[in-house]
Amino acid sequence: MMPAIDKQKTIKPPNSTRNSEATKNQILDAAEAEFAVTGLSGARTEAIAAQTGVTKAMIYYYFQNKQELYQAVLERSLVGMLSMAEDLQLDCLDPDAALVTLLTTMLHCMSDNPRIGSILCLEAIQNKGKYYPKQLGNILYGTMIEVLERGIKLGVFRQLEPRHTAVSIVGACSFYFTAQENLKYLWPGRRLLGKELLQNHTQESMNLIMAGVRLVNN
Amino acid sequence: MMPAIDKQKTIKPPNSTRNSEATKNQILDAAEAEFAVTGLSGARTEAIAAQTGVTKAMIYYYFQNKQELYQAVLERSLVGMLSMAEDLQLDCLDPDAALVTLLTTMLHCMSDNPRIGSILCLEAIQNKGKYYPKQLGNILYGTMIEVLERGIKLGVFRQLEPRHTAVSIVGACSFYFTAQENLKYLWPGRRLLGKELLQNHTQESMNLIMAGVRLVNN
DNA sequence: GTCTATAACCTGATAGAC
DNA sequence: GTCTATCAGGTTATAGAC
Repeated sequence: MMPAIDKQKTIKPPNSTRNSEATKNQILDAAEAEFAVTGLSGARTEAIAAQTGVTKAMIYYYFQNKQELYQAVLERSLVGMLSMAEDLQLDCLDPDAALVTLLTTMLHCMSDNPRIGSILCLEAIQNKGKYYPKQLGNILYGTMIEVLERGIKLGVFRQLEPRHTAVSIVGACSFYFTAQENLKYLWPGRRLLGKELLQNHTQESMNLIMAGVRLVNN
Repeated sequence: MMPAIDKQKTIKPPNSTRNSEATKNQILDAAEAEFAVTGLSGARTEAIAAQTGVTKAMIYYYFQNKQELYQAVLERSLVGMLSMAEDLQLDCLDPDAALVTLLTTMLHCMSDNPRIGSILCLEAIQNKGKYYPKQLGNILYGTMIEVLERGIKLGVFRQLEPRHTAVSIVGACSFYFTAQENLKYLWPGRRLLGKELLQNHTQESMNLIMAGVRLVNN
């Protein structure tokens, strides 16, 4: 005979309607979409619940409160970007190739998840970066500044100020995504996040930046 | 004899404590600061009132509702930028000088009112540009694209795609202001909106962009 | 023109049934 | 794990006294 302990209901058919992981991810997806438009303070848990298909109470079942949900969204969005940036091994490359690689990766990440730009932008404006995973800035700007400094020293890049230039570079790459909704009229009838325009943006911003930093243009 | 129409109370001592124009401007100032951080939906009229020193009810005396106040703020912030952009007479200049002039003006406007960047960014992300003064995009991107096209035709600029490049240029110039709060750690102990760093940002982003578009660098 | 008070509504978060 | 019901607190906007 089975004792009362057997009442544990942890073992569940994975295709059950009661699926912890799936629901949690659905909530995170909807939350990401909401936070990417409104930011933390402007987001409505009701709206997130509506998009998810579950009820508002479920959000509080999986996450302690709105802030914690927000932080989970931030971490999930940026974890991919971070790990990619860390695996680049840029030291093995000459500065020019290293910068091309870094830019390609960054632009690829943002093309892959166009909400990243808005999320980071809103986080900076509204919360002064309070909920940022701290490593992000160090990794992104840190590596870029290093590459730029190396290029200047080797005479491949012109005499630029690395920090200001790094900031301008990130801006040049990310603004297309952040300001999407305002830029539509420049490409009437076309999808700004479609494959073709994304490739064009990648190519054109890379061209602008590389031509902008090189001492001698090929 | 004077009829009832005479009851018009438009004539007021300008130094009265009840000063219509002054109060209205105070409200607009406080509203600008609030909207630049929270956007339209996130802004609290209570917070605006607190910053202004008058009561919440005054806001509704001068403005019909929050949307109208928001629109008034947008227009006031951008009207200066617009009129400057219109008076530039760029057609008289060669493309290189014209782009330098346009960038200088744009960077000067944003240095002058660093909130413009955030306001426009939030408006784009949150409201999809619904409350934009429509002329703005046309003037800013329109003139820049024209200048770029002229430069390509004359062989001064390289074979770039004008629209994508214009977007990247605006991003390179504005990101410093938008992401301010996240960039502090790059310049520890210094004021990002101080005269010196603003001049550096202007110079460095101009250098990057001009080197990035020119066919032959001097 | 400026204030206080309040109406009408919305939102984050919880309790408790199933 | 998921839902319904609900509360406490906060928010827009207005009414009315001064």
